This record gives sequence, C-alpha cells and structure tokens, in this order.
Amino acid sequence: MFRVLEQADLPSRIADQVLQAIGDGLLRPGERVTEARLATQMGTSRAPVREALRLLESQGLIVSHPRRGFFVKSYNADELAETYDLRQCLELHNAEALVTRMTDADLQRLEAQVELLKTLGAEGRSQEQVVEDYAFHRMLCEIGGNSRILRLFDQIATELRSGIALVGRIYDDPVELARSHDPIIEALRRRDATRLREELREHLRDASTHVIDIYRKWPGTPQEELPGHPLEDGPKAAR
Amino acid sequence: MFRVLEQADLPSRIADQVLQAIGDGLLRPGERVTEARLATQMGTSRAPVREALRLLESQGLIVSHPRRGFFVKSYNADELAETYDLRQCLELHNAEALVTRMTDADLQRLEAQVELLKTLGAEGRSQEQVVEDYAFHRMLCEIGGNSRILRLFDQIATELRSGIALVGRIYDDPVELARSHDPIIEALRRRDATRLREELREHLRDASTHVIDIYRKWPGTPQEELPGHPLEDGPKAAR
DNA sequence: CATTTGTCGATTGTCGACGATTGACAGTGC
DNA sequence: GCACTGTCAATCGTCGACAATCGACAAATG
Repeated sequence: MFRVLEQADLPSRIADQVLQAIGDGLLRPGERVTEARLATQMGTSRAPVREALRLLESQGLIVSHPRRGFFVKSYNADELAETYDLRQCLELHNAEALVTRMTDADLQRLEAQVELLKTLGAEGRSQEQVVEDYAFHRMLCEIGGNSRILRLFDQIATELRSGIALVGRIYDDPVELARSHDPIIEALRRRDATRLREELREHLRDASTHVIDIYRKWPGTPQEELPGHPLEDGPKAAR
Repeated sequence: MFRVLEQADLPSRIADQVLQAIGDGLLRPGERVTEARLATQMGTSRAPVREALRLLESQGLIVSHPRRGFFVKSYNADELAETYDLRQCLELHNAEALVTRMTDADLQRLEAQVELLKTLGAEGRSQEQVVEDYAFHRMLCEIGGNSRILRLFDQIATELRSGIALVGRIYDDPVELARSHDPIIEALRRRDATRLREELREHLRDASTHVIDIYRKWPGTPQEELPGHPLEDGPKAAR
C-alpha cells in the first residue's frame, strides 16, 4: 500500500525558503519583503507568495502594515523577553504532566539526547547543539501530551531560533550548556515535579537572560530600515 | 487631531462575518466552507475570502485540507480539554506577575467587573455574562503585562467561546458562576500569588470539567469531520 | 454481485491584470 | 530658505479566468 507522499504545497515551500533566508541572515529584521520580487525569485505568481507571507505572519516571523507591505519581524529585547516568558510558562506547566506520563523508555531517550548535547558541545559544534537543545525541550513537551502546547512550543522555538540566528554564537561555553541539563535529567529520574519545575525555571532563566543580554548589547536590531521608509509608524503626527 | 479611523480591511471583515456565523450556529462544526459561495455572499472575489479563511485557520477556528477545502473546526472533548489546559497554563503563570504589577485602580476595576457578573447573573442574562466573564479574565492577563500572553489568551477565548456557543447554556447557575469569582478577588486583595494560583486553578478546573462534561454528553460533534463529503447543498441534478 | 475503470461536475490552486493607495520627489509660492 | 502642493513610480489589494484535482456516480468487467 503506497502512501500519498505529501509533497508540500507551494505556499509552504515558499514559506520554508523565506524562513531559511531569515535563519541564514539573508533577510535581516526590519527588511522589506515585496511580494513581486519574491514571486519572480520563486518563479511563481504573487498569490502563493502572499499566502506564504500570511502564514509566516501568523507565526510571528513577518509583520505586515496594511497597504505598506510585509517586513521581517524585528524584535526588541522586551519582545524577546516576553517570548521567553511564554516559553517558561509552557515548559513549567508541562512539567506536571511530564512526570506522570513519562515512561522509562522516554527517560532513556531524554538521557541519550543530553549525551548528544554533550558530545556536540565538546566538539564545538554549537550550531547543531542549539538545534538539538530545542529538540530536547521539544521532547519534554511531546511527552507532556498536550498537542496544543507542543504546537505552540514549535512556533516559539522557530521565533527564538530566528532571533538567535542574529547574534550568531549564543552561548559562551557549549560544554557548560550541555551540563546545565543534568539537573533536569536528575529531577526526571526522581519524577519529582516540584524539583523539575525549579530546575527548569533556573535553566530557562539563565538561557533567556543570557540571550537577552546579548541582544541588548548588540544594537543591531532596534531601528534598521532601508527602503527609505520610516517603518515604525506611518502616522507622521506621532508626537 | 483626527484619528485615522481604521476601517477594517476586507479579509478581516469577512473573517468577522464567518466568526459571527459560527457563533450564531449558522455554520456548524465540520461543515464545509466553499470559497466561491462565501465570495458571492460577501460580494467579493475569492482572494480576500481565502485570506480570511487562512486567518481563521491560523486562529484554529477553521481547518483546511489541501485541495479539499476549508471546514469549520470541530472539537472533540479531548481537544477542548487541551485548550482549557493551555488556558490554565497561561492564567496561572500570569498570576505571579499579576500580583506585583496590579495597582489599586486595577483592583477596583476588577471588583467592579465581578459586580457586573453578579448583576448579569441575577438577571439571568447568561449570554452577556459569558462575555463579561472572559472580559474579567482578560483584564487579569492585561494587567499581567505580557502582551504576547494576552494575545494568546484572546485567541483561546475566541475558540472556547465558539465551542461553547454549541452547547448553548453553559452554567446551570449564573449566580453561582459570578460568586465563584469572589475567592479570586480576595486573593488579589491580599496580593497573595500562591493563594491566587490555587483559587484560579480551582476556578478554571470547575469551568473546564463542566463544559467538557456537557460536551461529552452532547454528541453534537461526535468525531472526525469525515473526509468523505459533507456536501449538503446538493440539489443533485442527476444527468 | 463485487470490484474496477472511466467520466463528469464541483472546487481549489495559481495566474496575469487592473485600479487604488502610499511614499518620494520636484516644483511653486512666500 | 522653508513649507506646501501636485505629480510620479512602486507596490498592494482585488478581480476574473484557467487548468489541475478531488469526490461521486455510472458503466464495464470478472
């Protein structure tokens, strides 16, 4: 029996392209994205491009000003902090369901994942480490069992990763990052929800303050508008 | 100073119409929504209709199967439970920031809102009570200060309200519902975050179990919208 | 009679085009 | 020189049209 191999539809593929372009820094925050140009680049008409951009907009990676066009979302440090806050909200809540639903097999997979993090850290492959770090936390959400929360986590992860792509290297010490997951594993082994929450809280607090600090120091994103547009607000009488 | 009165763009207006149609029960869960029909009803072309439906899809009220079309999202009890779980996640997390950021004026507004709930309950206007109930919880999120969480709450509220619209009457006793907010207010007065979390947890647990119970009993939306073909408009002209 | 195949109607995905609106720029008057 | 105004290019929002695809139904096949 042959499965209908789901070839992604056009808008999704375009969205992936844009996503990758953002991740690779080809499209910088605040930069304008014109439908027509993207359409010709993709070799399609504007219709699917529009859908792709709207999709990304719903995921928070693109913003659109009515009758002005689409722009790559630029985060300031405050917005980033809010997103991290939401992430913490989800993960801490998830911790409760996690300890009750987690099987021994799950635990083993999680342990293996942390080992992977350590290996990548030791080898200095921090780019991949970031990806696998998110994969670890995604596992936690997955085991938690609320598919809705999982979907939201995915969305947030995409945003944060795109935000992080800007600052390049994220953590000073990849080995330290990997090791910071140990207490989480330990709490999981004991199936101690309270402990787990505490460890996660600390873990996420460290990560967020770190990234946000870099973001504040790096003034690369506050106001960067090229195509001769006061992007922030059209209303000229903004006083 | 004249404000640029934001006349909503076409897709948003169409989305509102669809939203209202769902809320009024004109569009039932699982029902198909064809672009062309909606377009002619709205007197527009299919393009803005498509955008509107995609918008609603991103908000979870519409689902689309590629090359099959759009359908009104039908919840089963499990999905509803997941959404309530997420809502609890947000509100409990928000409680922490809430007690530290809330001003006395905020508290007064909240108290007034509960009074309104009681009035509406006593007069049996439960439809409006539901709206004002959400407004109360929205205030909590607003005061909490995380705009991202607030946006998410709005989205969830829309979904839940549309899901609730199905079951019609929600609470057996509107007066009891209004009164169930008193402990929350009390915890807020004391600015006791722990207590507030506990009260909110109980409050939300009651609400969710209640609604979900009704949902389970009411087989109005049994299971999967079937792929087959809910083509009901069919004056089937056999040839 | 059960199963497969072919055809048809209905609907979506995509396209190119047109009008409308925005911001930029030059010209005018003071 | 500065503010205002009219024009212009760029781009978005919307439209109607076409081909591709899906489900339903009937005919064909064993």
